[in-house]
Amino acid sequence: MHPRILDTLKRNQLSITDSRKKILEMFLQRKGALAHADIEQQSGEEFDRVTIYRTLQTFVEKGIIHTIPSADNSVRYALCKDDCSEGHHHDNHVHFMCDQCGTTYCLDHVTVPSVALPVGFLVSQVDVVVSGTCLKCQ
Amino acid sequence: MHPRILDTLKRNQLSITDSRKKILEMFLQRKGALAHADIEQQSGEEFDRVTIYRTLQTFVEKGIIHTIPSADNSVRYALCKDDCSEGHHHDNHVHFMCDQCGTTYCLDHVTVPSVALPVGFLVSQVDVVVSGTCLKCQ
DNA sequence: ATTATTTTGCAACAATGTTGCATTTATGTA
DNA sequence: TACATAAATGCAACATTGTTGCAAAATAAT
Ligand SMILES: [Mn+2]
Ligand SMILES: [Mn+2]
Ligand SMILES: [Zn+2]
Ligand SMILES: [Zn+2]
Repeated sequence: MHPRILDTLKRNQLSITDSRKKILEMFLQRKGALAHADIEQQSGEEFDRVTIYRTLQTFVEKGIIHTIPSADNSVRYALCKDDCSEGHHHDNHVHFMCDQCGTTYCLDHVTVPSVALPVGFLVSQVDVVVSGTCLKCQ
Repeated sequence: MHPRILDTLKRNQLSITDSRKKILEMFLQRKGALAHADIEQQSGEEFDRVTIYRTLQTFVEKGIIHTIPSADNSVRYALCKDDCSEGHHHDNHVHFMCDQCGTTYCLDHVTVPSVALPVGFLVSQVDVVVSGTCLKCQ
């Protein structure tokens, strides 16, 4: 078991359960983003679908994972950096989705550029999603 | 009926049907973005759900509308500028989603900044979605 | 007007997401 | 460790969203 699992759950005052340990481990191992369907497949019949939905929701609320917007009606989730906290995400990095293999990357070191909006718009968050071909697929 | 409707459909070699005329009119009138659900509601029982799905898909393929990614599992659609063509979108403007009223704006005059990715990533499209509070909601 | 082509509506289905509630599991305390 | 309390899970039932095949209807071409 990945060493950070218990730590992360405790730090967020979440009870230690099989599903939370297993799902969190998936994120820690893969490093890339996961959709609900990925988790359901990988965990086989181990957990109920509903449990996966609730676990993902809890993790998002606690700032353990964040969502990545997409144009294909399938939200993906990825690990947050350690400094995200409950109700306070600040994963202001760029995301990349590969058109070929479908992999979604968190480009932690590419910060989102600042965009100047017309007066009257109050910005609270900027999401940048880049699509194209990833390293492995060329 | 909006003057551009017949023009747009003909230019894209689409047969003139009631659903296409009506749905295109919605986009021309509202100017903002529409989700599938919005169209279904606004058109009442006039068209079958399936027809709306297929019409939106056709319009996207022809470059009449474009999709706007979101993190809430509900893709929105908005009119393309006239210079989009079949399989060749270039709506490289920023989108804004209001947290309060839910309205999605195409900020046609705010172009997406260029992002420098690590070597190995081949960029084909950049989507910038800003969220916050819009003009009307402050 | 007639024919050929395209689009539509319907039905049936698949996938995705939500809620209430009884049961199980985890946690805190004695 | 055993017990009481609190929390999470699984299940069922349901709602919403999206897909596909095909016959009927509408549109376009001749
Ligand atoms: Mn990320
Ligand atoms: Mn737009
Ligand atoms: Zn790839
Ligand atoms: Zn607003």
